[in-house]
Amino acid sequence: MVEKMQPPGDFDALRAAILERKGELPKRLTQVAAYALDHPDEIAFGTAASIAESAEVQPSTLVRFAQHFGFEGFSGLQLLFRARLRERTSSYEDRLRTLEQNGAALAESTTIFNGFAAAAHRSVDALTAAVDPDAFERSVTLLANAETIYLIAKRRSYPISSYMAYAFGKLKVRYQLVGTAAGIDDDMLAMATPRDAAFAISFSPYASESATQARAMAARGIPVVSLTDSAFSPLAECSREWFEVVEADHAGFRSLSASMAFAMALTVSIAEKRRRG
Amino acid sequence: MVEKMQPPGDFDALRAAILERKGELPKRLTQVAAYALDHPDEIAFGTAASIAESAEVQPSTLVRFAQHFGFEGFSGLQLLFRARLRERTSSYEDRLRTLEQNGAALAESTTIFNGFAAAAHRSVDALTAAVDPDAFERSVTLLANAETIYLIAKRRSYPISSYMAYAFGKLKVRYQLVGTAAGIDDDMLAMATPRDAAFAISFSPYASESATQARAMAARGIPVVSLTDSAFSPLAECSREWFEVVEADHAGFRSLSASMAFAMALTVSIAEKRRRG
DNA sequence: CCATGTTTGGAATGAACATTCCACGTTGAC
DNA sequence: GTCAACGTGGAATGTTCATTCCAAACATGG
Repeated sequence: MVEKMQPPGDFDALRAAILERKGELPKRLTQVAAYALDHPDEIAFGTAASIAESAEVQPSTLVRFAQHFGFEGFSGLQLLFRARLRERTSSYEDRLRTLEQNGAALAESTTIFNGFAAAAHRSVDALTAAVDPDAFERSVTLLANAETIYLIAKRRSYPISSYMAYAFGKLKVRYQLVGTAAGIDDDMLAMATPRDAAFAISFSPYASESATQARAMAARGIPVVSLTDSAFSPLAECSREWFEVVEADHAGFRSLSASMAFAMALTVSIAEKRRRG
Repeated sequence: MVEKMQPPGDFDALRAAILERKGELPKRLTQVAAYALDHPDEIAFGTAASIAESAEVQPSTLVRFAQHFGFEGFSGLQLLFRARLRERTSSYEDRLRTLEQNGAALAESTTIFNGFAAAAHRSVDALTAAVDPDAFERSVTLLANAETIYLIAKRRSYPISSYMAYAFGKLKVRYQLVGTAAGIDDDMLAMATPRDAAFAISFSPYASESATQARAMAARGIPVVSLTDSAFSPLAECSREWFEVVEADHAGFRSLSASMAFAMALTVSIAEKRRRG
């Protein structure tokens, strides 16, 4: 039986159609539907026979599946899976390589620029892989419940905390930025109570001050959440929750791209949690 | 004639082999080589006949080409082109979607986190597209020739300039960070001479102070390079060079991921240019 | 428990495919 | 100018492929 409905025009439409109708599909077709969405690359490259084998159905089932969604045959459906791969923007390295071989001799500044852009990309990739959603959620809850959030950061980490401070200000979340002027830091921290919380940031080489301050807070029963770049960071041991974000570097210099994204996500999540009560 | 050499193991090896031998290849094979490197996706998906047509050669030439590089036939070579697409990390949206449909109900904080990570990715993508390498190079030269670099930034831009300040300090580049304490800014700027230069950062809504200061510098013959998020920024008109970096946002909040990458590339490029004289 | 419609597995079919083969052209050496 | 070696185009070939078809298994409603 050939369906009269016309086939989805692109992969997203197909995906939507599959999800919408997956309840009313017979057993084997459901099996194909699941396989198709889980292994889109296999569908794109494989032959009906090879796909059928790994999906544990008959080739004819694949054809039937395609026809159920309005295609003339399996090949028509396969085109959508291929188009998806085609349109997917090429990887970073590929693009840079294209630039290089076209431009022949690039200025050094361009090389450096591309390097940092690529490093930023990799950092953000690593970020999503490294951050555990549950730990993140716990941290948000912890900080959202604090009366005042103390932001502890020095040197390389300071731009991050200063941006969080800016955002907290806009979001009407009470905070104290520690690390600005010399001397008064400890006085400010002395006012913190266990109803408050601290967010400490420190990357290697660790500013020992930050670690000392974080430890002092923890000792007084003030929960500490921290962002660092190593499990061996002195911050890790005194923190209720801690996150390891490794920024990819270019020529030894790190941009804070991933850390910034993390910081903003944390900041906004905290504000959102408070708003909802 | 069947070559005895063994075929490249991955796409990069093949690419290298093609580039290495492209000089000694006969006419039609050179044609195929060029087509293959320019349209790798076509090779991955097409059939020998379709590829032959768009490369304007005979299908048999494709087979010969593959054999020249040690493959048994065209199909063997095609496998490498397909593997390349397969291994290419999937796009960000794809991965997030996978996360979503697996995790079913995600905590709101996770959604926010993913949103910022995706936004950071997009921002960095846009960055490479938006920055003109020549303008970047000119800016580097301009700032590298300055005696002192004045960093002008307020509010949301301040974290960027403060990180540049940190890096400049490490790199032994003389700078003045403007925008820290209230009041003394204008006094500091008054000391600048045309042998210096300024780097101004301002995003909408623009801190009018920064624009005023940048204009004042420009009026006194001090070259200004600026980073902003719109061509209509007041900074653009008074700057010798200016860059437009649009940060993708998540729920109205922007992380500074792309700007940070840009800032670090600029900073390191300046230091590098100075080091080389 | 039967009748009817639907789903499924597997063989049959014909089209599309990569590959091979051979005759013709082109190039370069002697 | 002739010959040999190499490169090239296009038809021939045998294989692989998607598709179709049909009978058997399975559900579904009376």
